[in-house]
Amino acid sequence: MPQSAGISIGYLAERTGLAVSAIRYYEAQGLVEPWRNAGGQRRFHRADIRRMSFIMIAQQFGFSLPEIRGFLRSLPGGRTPTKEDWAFISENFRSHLDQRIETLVKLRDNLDGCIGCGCLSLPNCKLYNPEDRAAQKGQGPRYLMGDSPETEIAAENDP
Amino acid sequence: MPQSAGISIGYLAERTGLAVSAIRYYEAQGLVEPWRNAGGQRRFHRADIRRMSFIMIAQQFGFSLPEIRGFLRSLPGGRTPTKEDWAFISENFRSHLDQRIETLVKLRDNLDGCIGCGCLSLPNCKLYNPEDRAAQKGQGPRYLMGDSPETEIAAENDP
DNA sequence: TCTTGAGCTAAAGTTAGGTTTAGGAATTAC
DNA sequence: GTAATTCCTAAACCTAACTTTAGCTCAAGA
Repeated sequence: MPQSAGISIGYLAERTGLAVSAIRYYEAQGLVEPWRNAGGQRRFHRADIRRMSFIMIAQQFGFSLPEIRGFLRSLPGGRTPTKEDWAFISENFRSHLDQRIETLVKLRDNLDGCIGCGCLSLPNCKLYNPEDRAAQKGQGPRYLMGDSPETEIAAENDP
Repeated sequence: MPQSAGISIGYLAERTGLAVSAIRYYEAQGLVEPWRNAGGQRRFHRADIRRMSFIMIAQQFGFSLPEIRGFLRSLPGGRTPTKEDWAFISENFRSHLDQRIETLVKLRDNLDGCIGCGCLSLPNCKLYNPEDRAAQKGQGPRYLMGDSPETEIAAENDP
């Protein structure tokens, strides 16, 4: 168990439960920046244990590695992050998180009003063309539940 | 625009906004089962427009194709799904969905008590070893925020 | 009819997020 | 001092969810 002069990748892996290969991958993705010792081996700050943990937690919330890299950019490069640094990053993280949950809840509520009730009255369906898909490669609106507004539901019942 | 005898893959693609290749892929994954016309081309039921839409919506909620296939299994094979069929499948879908949202909200609340407050008092952190990771390949508990319960935070402040 | 767009298959390529393998070099343990 | 770990890089491989490509056939319209 190394003390000063940084910790090894194996120890970091052991402490976080991550695979060594995953940590190297995170380095390649710019999520952590170890230095090298005389023999060329990676050395990490103890604070990177927390950093790795943050990555794992953010992933559970469904954030991509580039997004997480964005969050981590607000951490100081030169020194060990303080309480305040983490509080700041957490606030940022939390607001993205709230947004994500809100989107899911909104979608769920729309589902209730649409196929949730079994009515299948698509002209009023709120689920067609939701925000997410709206931003896609200029293909015009997508009528998600299968009907453009002017099409009547009856058409769907031919064999 | 074909009328009886089923619709073509191109028309289905146009109506749903999906790529033709995606629909073929869904067929390969068992999410839809078109028949073939005399010339060997795929023919879909009009009801498959709705089926495709359901797939797209479920994907927005983060369900995988195998999971979605599971939902769709409860739809009748031989006939056009009715109002009741969709209501049934939606209920099933909705309960999975609620569960997913609940998990996210729980995680968020834990985040508030952990890094959210900036206190970094990890011995009390509820985010270490959350349910999701607990089920992983028998590696023992993972202390997500970087500290096993008996380790004091001070250790992390060496350069 | 004939041409052109739509469809077909099989295989390869793509992105994300990694893991595995091969062949060495550095560290650690005894 | 030597043997066992650990670590190194580069490249290949993996899954999910598709897209692209190549070469060919089918179908629809002027």
